[in-house]
Amino acid sequence: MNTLDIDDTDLEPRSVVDEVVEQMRMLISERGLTIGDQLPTEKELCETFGASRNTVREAMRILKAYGIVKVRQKVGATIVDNRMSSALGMFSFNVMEISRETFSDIQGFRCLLEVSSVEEIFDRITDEDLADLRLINATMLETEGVEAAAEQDFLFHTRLVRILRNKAILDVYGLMKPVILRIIQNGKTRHTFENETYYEHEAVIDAIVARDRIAYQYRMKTHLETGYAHFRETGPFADDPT
Amino acid sequence: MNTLDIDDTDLEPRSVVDEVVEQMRMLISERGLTIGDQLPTEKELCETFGASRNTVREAMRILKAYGIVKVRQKVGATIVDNRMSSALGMFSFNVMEISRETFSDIQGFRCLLEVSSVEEIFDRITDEDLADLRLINATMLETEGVEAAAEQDFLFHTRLVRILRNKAILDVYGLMKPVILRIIQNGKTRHTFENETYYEHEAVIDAIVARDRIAYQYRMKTHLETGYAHFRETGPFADDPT
DNA sequence: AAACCTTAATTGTCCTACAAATGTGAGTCA
DNA sequence: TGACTCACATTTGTAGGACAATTAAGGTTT
Repeated sequence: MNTLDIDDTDLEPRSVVDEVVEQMRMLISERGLTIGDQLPTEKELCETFGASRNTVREAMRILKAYGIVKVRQKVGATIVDNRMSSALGMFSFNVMEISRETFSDIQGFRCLLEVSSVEEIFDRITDEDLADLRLINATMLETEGVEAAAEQDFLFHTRLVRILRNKAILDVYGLMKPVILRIIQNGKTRHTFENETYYEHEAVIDAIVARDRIAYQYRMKTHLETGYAHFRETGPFADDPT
Repeated sequence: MNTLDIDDTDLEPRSVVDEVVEQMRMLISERGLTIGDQLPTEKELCETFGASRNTVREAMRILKAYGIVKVRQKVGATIVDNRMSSALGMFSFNVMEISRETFSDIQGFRCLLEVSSVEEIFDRITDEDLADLRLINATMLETEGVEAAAEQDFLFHTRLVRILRNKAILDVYGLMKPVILRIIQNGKTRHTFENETYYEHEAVIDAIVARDRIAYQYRMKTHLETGYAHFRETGPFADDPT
């Protein structure tokens, strides 16, 4: 099989709606519009782009879904920045779990960020970082419920990535939060967090303290793969009577 | 006015489109639809929800923007999971200026993606990948102008990252394209591309062919830092002491 | 069986019309 | 003057119809 399952989705002919979205993006950029500014009315956009109102409206729906604009009747479209909440919102589609593909992709990404970056982490880590990690891990035990524990678990890994002192990486990690949270929660119970996750985190911290690169990479990789094992057992569509 | 005070907060009356989105969500949940399954046709959805086709289409646009469904003519709407791509895609609307820190952060990120991932790249690379890389690099010489060469340069690195077969990482790399292009282009001339970049790329490919991990990491790291050096010499923040 | 053609179903875009919301300004009154 | 009322105009929200573009499916021919 020569089929690459990655780029088979890239060859779609762009629809008029997509074109309009692109033109709106350029319009925002060219006019230097920023948060609080108004976009032209639908009618004006129709004339500017030579598209029908339906098309313009569908394009505007995309911007709204992205959290780029807020539209009110009579007032029109105002530029906002609710992208973060929109990003979180799209994962509130609880009905559908994360696909296996997405899951393994994200885990691979995390592996790169948290395991392969061992040199940078060891270079930059401070006592304060270590203290924070211990504290966050201890706090996880005191939380109540699976969700709170997962939140704290995510915070642990975020704090670890923060050691890289790289805002771009940290932002991307934050973007992936909804997905990672689901991955973390998948197939776990309070018991899992208290008897497995906690000690795996401690083992990782210990490896850092001992400046043991091999141990760190092994333990972190194992830790991440443990989550994957849970995922495979319960599957992405296990119906959970909550 | 009888309705006053209280909620200046976010208590917006939900539009019919929002209702339809919610109903679609429930429909997916109730029928247990999962990735690969088909949604009803627009016509059926209109009848089911008692809404007009425009309304259903706008709702569908939201799902598409969320990366929940993929729609093709004649075929209809298929459930997918491109939410990560969508979440990242919404940040292509960034109008914010690029700071010096961002540049170095991005370079650090690229270093992690392209240098530290050496094991995964060596594991997965195929002859087709190598042929593509050679072709892209050769094509760079035949382009005209600095911008076209930079585009091809970026394509080379994208193709390299694609070897990881990780959609999340590829999406992130695509997200950084505007910034990376600026980094690549900065302070370079046609001469630079033809006499430095080209040979650096070839050296990287040769290292892969020889399965020489050390050489690969050294050459790639040097290559990335060379670009950054150009940036620091002539870039907008050249004399900025940190 | 394979290649080609026809058909029908579905989405993509455009159009018009009206409803709903709301800022604007003229007009009124204290 | 100042504040209040209210009709009006503008803009977005929804509905419904028409046709184009695409393509899966079935039928026909070689």
